[in-house]
Formats: sequence, structure tokens, C-alpha cells
Amino acid sequence: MDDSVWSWTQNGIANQFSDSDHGGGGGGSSVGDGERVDGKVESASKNHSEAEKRRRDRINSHLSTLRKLVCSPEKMDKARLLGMVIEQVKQLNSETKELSKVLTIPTHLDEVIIDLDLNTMEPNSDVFIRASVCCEDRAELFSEIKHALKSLRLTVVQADMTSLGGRIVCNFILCVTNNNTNKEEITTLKESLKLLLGRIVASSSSWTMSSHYRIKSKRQRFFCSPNYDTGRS
Amino acid sequence: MDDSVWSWTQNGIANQFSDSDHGGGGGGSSVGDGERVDGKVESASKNHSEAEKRRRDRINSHLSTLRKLVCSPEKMDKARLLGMVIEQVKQLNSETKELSKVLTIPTHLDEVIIDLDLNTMEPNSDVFIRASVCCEDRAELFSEIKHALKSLRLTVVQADMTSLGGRIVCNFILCVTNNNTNKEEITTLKESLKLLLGRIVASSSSWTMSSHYRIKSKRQRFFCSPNYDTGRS
DNA sequence: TACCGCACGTGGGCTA
DNA sequence: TAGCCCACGTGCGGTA
Repeated sequence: MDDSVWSWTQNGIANQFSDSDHGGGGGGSSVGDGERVDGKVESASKNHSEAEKRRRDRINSHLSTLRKLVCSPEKMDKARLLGMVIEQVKQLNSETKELSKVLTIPTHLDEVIIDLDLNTMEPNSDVFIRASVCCEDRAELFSEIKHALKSLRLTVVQADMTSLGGRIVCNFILCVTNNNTNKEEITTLKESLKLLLGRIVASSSSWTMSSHYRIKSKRQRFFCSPNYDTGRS
Repeated sequence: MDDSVWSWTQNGIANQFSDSDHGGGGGGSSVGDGERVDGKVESASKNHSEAEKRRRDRINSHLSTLRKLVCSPEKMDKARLLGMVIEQVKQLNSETKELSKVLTIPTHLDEVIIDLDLNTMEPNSDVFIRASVCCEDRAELFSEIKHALKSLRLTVVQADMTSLGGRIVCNFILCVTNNNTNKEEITTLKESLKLLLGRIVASSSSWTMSSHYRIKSKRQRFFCSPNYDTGRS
């Protein structure tokens, strides 16, 4: 419960420049031959020792930075700290992967993706379908998609849309409202959905590109603005 | 250009269990007193030595994991590796922060946030408004919001929506279509928008909560499913 | 007491 | 050659 124990962790890097053998193990250098020591090798040894200290300091400095970065409490092993860093990196990796899956940036390719995991289907349980649409942006797009989903009795559980440079990508999580659906019906539904969305995408492509939604540096500035914060953490 | 140089990096952890002094510095233990060594202290020293080796192996094992995790090439310093890890963590942190700004998770608090940066306004340039709505989810919500935006002549440039547990959060980037707008008009527009969205949120709260969109473990499984991938990288 | 984690200085392997 | 990086064993300070 005494923090002074770990003082070397904090001060060791900066303050331990008192040169000589403050505690080291191999300090005696084990000269068993009993010959006179040459001044040259002595200075070499000193250089070596100092260089090695600089190397240790370099590593420990990075370790210290990492400790602050992962909000690790003091009194934590090097090993445990590194383990914590590993967990942090893994979690951040999967997090960004998940987020960028949901929030994609529209590409220049028209496409409709329907994703349905039949394996996790359970009787008398809701069925979810994931749909992604990427096409030219236009005013009637949302209402057409909405109409198509309504005609197939699909409910929008989650929707993410991103438009950039006149292109738009919409990701939907859809819920099949008709409760008694077997796998065959779901497969048919999937095909119908793909067909309808495909038509919408095709009719979007035939449009002449409007100049309304070009990439504007202003919008970029808006996103990067420090004011651009919701207040939620 | 010879990889054997770095073989200790790969093999050192696993294969260096040949016990004795393979190269170490302090191996001589510097017994300058010339007395007989006690068996007890000798075994203690050996224990210490082995424990220290285990500790080193533990750290190096984590370092090796980290090296794979950040796709660091072999032939990289411990120090440089740690520096790379630091950069990686910093980048991932800012990345997830940016992403979660755009794609928020609905809270239990009703709120309407209008964000408008008047400072970046330029004459004869489009004006963008950021609007965030968090409230109870219900079927008519989208059409009501759409109607409100239309009545104010606002165009939806970008929209992100996330529903979870019967709550929904919608983030919009809106474009003011009326070109000749001065700051006073924009401020009035901002107030009107806040008023209209506030009414929609209030009417959502008065609804009795439907049980349709409770948190379902199935949905969670759907998101985490390995099949849940768009094909875009 | 025994154990643990650390910094230390060293020898060895390798590169420029 | 000098310089770099590493694993090694050790003394020390602190905990259980």
C-alpha cells in the first residue's frame, strides 16, 4: 500500500543518472585472471554500460507512454502492462472493424448485398436480414426503398446511410414481421428483396449526376470541427 | 540481410533452456572473498536466475504477440516495436472516437441537438447544419422528421440512425437549400428546427413502449456473426 | 523467511 | 574497428 515501492518506475528513467554502480549485479566484472586492466578496455566497458543504459531508458520510456495510453494504474508489472496493451489493441481492432462495417463509405460501384444467416434461425423467433445498397444519390431513393421494404413486409430495425460525392451507401438491418416463415419462404423473400433493390439501384445509375452533392471542403471542415460533438461521451 | 541474426527473437523464448552460462555477463558471481560457497545460497541463486529467465520469457512472449498484432516486420527493435505499438494505439483511439461520434448509441434521455458553426459560413456557399435526435422509437418517426425538414426546406446530406432497445438516435447533416441566407435567417431556422424536432421527440415519449424492439440476444449474435460482412474492406 | 520485479553491467552475435 | 541489440545472472528493495 506504499507507493514509494514503485518510485523507480516513475523516477528511474529521469533521475537515475548517478553514474556508478548503484546496485547492479555484474558490477564486479569478474576479472579472475588478475591482470592489470587496460585503460582502453575500461573506457570501452564504460561506453558499453552507458549505451546499454540509454537503450533501457528508451524502452522504458515507451513503456511509460504505453502505460499512460492504456490508463494502466501504477503498480503494474511490465508483463501485465504488455498483456493489457495486447488486450487493448485487440479490442480496438475489433471495435473499429465492427464500426466501419456498419458505417461504410460509398464506393463508385453499384451494388446490392443481402446478408442472411439461416443457421441461426430459430422457430418462432424474429428473422433479421442485413441489406446494403450502394448507388447514385437522388431525392426519391429513400421513398422508393421504403416502398420496396413495405411491400415485402420488412421492418427497418437499424439504418445507416452515408452520402459522399453524389454517391450513397445505405445499410439496413431488416426484421421479417411475418412470424411463421420457413427457410424456403425466407430464401424467396431474400431473392425478391435483391431484385427490388437492384431495380432501384439501376434506375439511380440512369440519372444524370446532379452537382448538388459534390465533395465540398466545407463539409469536411464541418466534420473535423471541434464543435462537432454531441455531448454524449 | 541474413535472418539468422534475429533467430533469438524467434527461438530464444522457446529453445534457450540449455541451463548454464551460455553467454551471460554476471555469471561469475564475483566471489572475491575466496570462501567456500554454501549450498543453500547456491541453490537460491539458481532459483533466482531461473525465475528471472521466466520473467524475461513472459515479457518477450507478450512482445512477440504484439509484434504479430501490429504486423511489424521481423528484424525490428524492441524499442521501435513499442514505438510502433504506441502509434497504433493512438491511431486506433482517434479512429474509434471519430467513428463513434458519427454512429452513436441511443441513450435513455430524450434530446435534440442542433449544431451550427456560423464562423465557417461563407457568402454564396452552402450552409450545413448538424442535427441529432434521441427518443423512443416508433413507426411514424421517420416520416414526421422528413416532413419537418421539408417544411424548413432542409435537405438531408447524411443520415445515421441506430435503434437499440426501443430507443433510437438519428444524426443528420442538413443542407440549407435557400441560397441567400444571412446569419439572422439561419439562426431563426435553427430555432424553428429545434422546436419542430422537440415536438416530435415529446410525442414519441408519450407513446407506450412497444415490446417489438427489445434488445434481443439474437440481434447481438447477428452483429457479431462472421457472416456479417459486406465484402467491402 | 522466501519470493518477486527491477536496473544494472556484462559477453556474445551481428552489421556498417 | 566501433556500434548496436540481445540474454544473462546478480544485488537491491519491497511484498506476503
